[in-house]
Amino acid sequence: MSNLDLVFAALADPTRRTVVRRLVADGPTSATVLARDLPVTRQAVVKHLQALADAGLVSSARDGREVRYAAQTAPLADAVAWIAATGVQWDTRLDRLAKHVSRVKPDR
Amino acid sequence: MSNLDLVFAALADPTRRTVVRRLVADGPTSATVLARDLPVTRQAVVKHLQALADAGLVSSARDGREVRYAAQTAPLADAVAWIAATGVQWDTRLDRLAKHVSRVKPDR
DNA sequence: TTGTGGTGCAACTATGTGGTTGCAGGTTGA
DNA sequence: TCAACCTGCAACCACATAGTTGCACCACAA
Repeated sequence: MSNLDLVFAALADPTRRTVVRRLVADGPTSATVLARDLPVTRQAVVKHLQALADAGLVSSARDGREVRYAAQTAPLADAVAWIAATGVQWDTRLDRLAKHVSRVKPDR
Repeated sequence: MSNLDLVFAALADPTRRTVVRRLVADGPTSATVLARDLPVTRQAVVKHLQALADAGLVSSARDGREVRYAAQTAPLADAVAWIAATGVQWDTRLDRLAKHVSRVKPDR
């Protein structure tokens, strides 16, 4: 699976988006603490964090008996880049269409 | 499932991203034609188009015995909006952190 | 009218995913 | 030392998804 696949797939889950937002807002946080405010078990949160880590959206660092997860925003830029490139092509097509129309039916 | 869930999930599949790109580049196209250049059957393409339609990323219109699918880019803006908002919070946090640091350890 | 090509529907399979529970093992502080 | 707490691993379940095949149906053109 390519990285873009993993990034979009990671963002497709509302729990994972919530986790990303919390990590961005609060800074490095452990899975146990994250799970306190979520309607799922710690184990489920760990799995979500693993999916986010696979996508490069979070990194983890051990601190004593805790593991703190931190948001990494770089992959978000890749996602935006794909969308932007698609949008650019879209605009280009509209532009070609506009040119075509103006050629077929020129201003008088 | 919220719309953002569906949009990100739709973009998580490389075949679906390819389809979106082709629809943007070539304009309205039928599932049969799309399937010609893809390594899967027409039925699989139809299912992908259905997923894209559920996310609002494509619309369909019947033309005689064909059904042409067209790209809709509005939901892409929603996706970018979520990412941008997350990024903004990220910057805000860095900003707060910078202020905090400068308060604790002011310039001399 | 009849063949051809496109669409739609249904059934089926295999695999992935989100979630759980249970338990073992390492860290910390009293 | 020992209890409390956090992490890690494994097994298991329910459901969704990506894909297939097979067949019926509709539109068009010779």
